[in-house]
Amino acid sequence: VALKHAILSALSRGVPLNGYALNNVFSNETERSWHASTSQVYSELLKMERSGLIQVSERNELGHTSYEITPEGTAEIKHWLQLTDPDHTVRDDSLLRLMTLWVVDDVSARHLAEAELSFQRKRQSLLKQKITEFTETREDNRVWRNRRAIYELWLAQTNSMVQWLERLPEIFERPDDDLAEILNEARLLEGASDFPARTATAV
Amino acid sequence: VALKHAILSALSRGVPLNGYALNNVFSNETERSWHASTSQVYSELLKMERSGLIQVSERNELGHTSYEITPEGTAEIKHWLQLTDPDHTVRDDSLLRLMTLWVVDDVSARHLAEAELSFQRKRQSLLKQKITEFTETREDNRVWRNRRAIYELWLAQTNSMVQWLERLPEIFERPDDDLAEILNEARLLEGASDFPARTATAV
DNA sequence: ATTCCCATGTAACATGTTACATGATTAA
DNA sequence: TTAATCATGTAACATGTTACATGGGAAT
Repeated sequence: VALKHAILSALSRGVPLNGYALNNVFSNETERSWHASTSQVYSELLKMERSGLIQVSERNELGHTSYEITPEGTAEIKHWLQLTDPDHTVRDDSLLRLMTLWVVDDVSARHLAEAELSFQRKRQSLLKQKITEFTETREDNRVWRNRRAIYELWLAQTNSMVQWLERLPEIFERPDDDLAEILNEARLLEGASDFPARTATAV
Repeated sequence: VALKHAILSALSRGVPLNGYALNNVFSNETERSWHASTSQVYSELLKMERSGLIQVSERNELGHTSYEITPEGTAEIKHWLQLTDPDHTVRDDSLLRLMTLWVVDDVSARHLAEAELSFQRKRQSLLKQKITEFTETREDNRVWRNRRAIYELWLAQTNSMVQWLERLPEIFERPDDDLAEILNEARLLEGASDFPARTATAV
């Protein structure tokens, strides 16, 4: 619904970015919020400049152009956040595949699940690394805290995806036995936390 | 990349469906794999019929039309699963919003996070209900097992989203203290499972 | 009578992808 | 000198949204 808002979000941190840098943001595997293709970013930037949401902050002889957000852009992003409803619709190709695994035989299904598992494990380690790097800088402003929190969310979600994929063959192939039991246990565990509890040292 | 495959996936269960029923699948909040708008479904169905992936299984005087998958459709979905790579790109409006919360003041950010939290809690209870219903039928074939597993995944992901959102104000507002400590604790917890361990009764 | 759910579409528009084209700079 | 990375675009095409239009059947 809005590459526009993804770009404004990236530029609102205050650092001017060019199309190439923005493309890196939108094609990064660990960045799980917005994807866009290269050409779309450049044309969207031109459109946004014309409508006054962003402006050129620097342009060299080669046409390399950095953009920064304008007051209109800042107003637009606040308007979007505060006065429009989130769009919770999803198009998730890998999830659709996992839902459809039963149409192929067990061997194939297992291969496909393993391929997905290795992808998710790769993401898991990229995220861990990113969080470590992030923690080391310790800038501690609102932008930094927000991003650190988002990485924690992504990692938690990836962790549970990995766990699920590891258990998938078992769920799929188990003859006919204690399915109800398993589900009851799952319900009992739902109170367990992925995140650390508040420490006692807090004011 | 493919409403086509989402439709084939739904029809491959063997039960003929009409456009309206498919629209329910693609607009359901608990269904977290594919969204499509009403009109898109109808035009895609016409296109798919012309290309031979599906065929009309029943049509009444009012034009109400059910479709079923053809052998070509079954071949196509297997080809898609086994011979094309998953597309892991994402466009997630609510995640983008959560990444951008810092641009508004604390009070606003808290309101927005609470709105998202109540949405996720609603989904959480819908999913729990769905899983209970599903468990009660106990059909126990491949389709049923696959779907039950997917609902478990969705629930686990929703649970971790809820936990994260509950902790968000704390993460956001904590003065400047033990952030590194918190992250270390989080790393220690990563072995904890969202899913029940294999029971000892297994063969 | 009226409202809600069932059910299907068209047309104009907005958004996103793919293939192609270009060229500078940096490191091996 | 060759490959990788930085950097920007255009044009044709595919996909998806919004507003609009229509009408049957069931329940209040």
